[in-house]
Amino acid sequence: MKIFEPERGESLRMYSLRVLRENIITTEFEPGVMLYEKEIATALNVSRSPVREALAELSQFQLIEILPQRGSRVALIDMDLVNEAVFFRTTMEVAIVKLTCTMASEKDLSDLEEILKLQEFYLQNFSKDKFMELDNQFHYSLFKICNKLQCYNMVSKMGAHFDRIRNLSLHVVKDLKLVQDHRDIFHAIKDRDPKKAEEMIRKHLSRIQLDEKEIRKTYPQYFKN
Amino acid sequence: MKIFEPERGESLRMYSLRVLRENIITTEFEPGVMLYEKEIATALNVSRSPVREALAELSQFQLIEILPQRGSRVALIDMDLVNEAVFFRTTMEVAIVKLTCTMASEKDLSDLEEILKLQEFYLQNFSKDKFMELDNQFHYSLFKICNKLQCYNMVSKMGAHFDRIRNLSLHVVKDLKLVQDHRDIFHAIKDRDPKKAEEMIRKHLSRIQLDEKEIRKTYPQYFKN
DNA sequence: GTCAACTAGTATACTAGTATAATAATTTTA
DNA sequence: TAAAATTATTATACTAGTATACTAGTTGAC
Repeated sequence: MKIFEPERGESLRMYSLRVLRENIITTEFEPGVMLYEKEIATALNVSRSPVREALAELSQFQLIEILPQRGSRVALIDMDLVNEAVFFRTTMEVAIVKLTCTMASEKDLSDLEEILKLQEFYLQNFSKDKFMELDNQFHYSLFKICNKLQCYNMVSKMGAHFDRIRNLSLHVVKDLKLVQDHRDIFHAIKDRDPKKAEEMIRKHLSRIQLDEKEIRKTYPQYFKN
Repeated sequence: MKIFEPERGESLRMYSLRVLRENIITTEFEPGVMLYEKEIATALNVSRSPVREALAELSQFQLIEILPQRGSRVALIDMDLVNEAVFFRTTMEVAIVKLTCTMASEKDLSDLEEILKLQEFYLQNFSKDKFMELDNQFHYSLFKICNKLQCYNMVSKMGAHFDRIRNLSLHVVKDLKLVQDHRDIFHAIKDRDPKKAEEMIRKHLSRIQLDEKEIRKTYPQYFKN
């Protein structure tokens, strides 16, 4: 189990949640293993309640399966659920990017371009963390422009399912392509061209590459069915 | 505060959640009022923890605002959020109903028709509760057919925002129209006609009638902005 | 041998008490 | 007098202990 320090001002509940989620999506906690409140609480040096609450939150999105009075199990990888998460994200982002074409102000456009430029900078400077942060920020901005942040939250939370299997994947998409996609999406929005924007965001999201077959061969016990 | 009995086999956490949600969406708990763990726990004859966990869950979807160390406030009606909920539901249901056109089996179609017939029966027999239950069941079935139940869960949870303001609305849609809409949607699915299905579900969902102006006049203090 | 009833073991679900932090009330100070 | 500092109040955030319920293993009836 990977343990971080609690951040300043962070509640123990949020701290527990952050640690658990991170351990799950990196498969540091292997799919299917049992987790016990007490053990985790001891490891994090907190009491059982914050851990319990964090587990309850994760179970809402089926990352954790709570067996009443018995313990919690890290959910097995359920490809139906992974596909549902992809469907969910695609459906929402397509709708959002179309809306963006009509709702984006000049300021919004220049903010987006700023993110793109920064991303290109960090791409050349091989700062993977910063690059990924900006990637998320680009998508976040699209929802923000349309005033649909609650939708963004849900997309993020469901995303954990494909984030987890993506971390096991062998073939990763070249970052260069992702930035180019963002540029294409940006230009479609700038041109107020919803058809093109939809096409581009679909192309972008279809790069979520999940090497299911290979992963199944190596870790068959990780899968639900 | 309206209090029900806990159902057999229901955890106290779920019980608290059910009671709180019901009181919020019926505006029995008025938008903006403070809620205190202790008071609610006493009223429900449970301890603070199950109530605390229920409040935490409701805060996830912004029905409750938690003020750290000070208490919880029933969220004011936020029309941006209500509109986001409508957008969210429409976006998802349009995508789902299109999928249904290709994915529904003969069995699925006959199950849907069964629901329609029951609904028509209860419409004539003026059983409002049963009617609404079947209304929900119809929409649930569409998600179920496509194997997208997690999406359904999210749509339901966000739906609380418009359910609440709808309960304050004066003009209610005639049930007869809703059943006819369901029939139209059903036929579009049966004909495997996604265009028509989209058109019909949009028409159906656009009936969500929110008399914002009149409600604002009577209860200006209920609104966020 | 099989199945049901019973028992032991264990981890949660819930209860209750304490520490902490946010706010309000009060006092101090300039 | 008004702003700053202090104190009091209060409700949560967290801790820790107990009751409950689930599982597995054993016993016993047939």
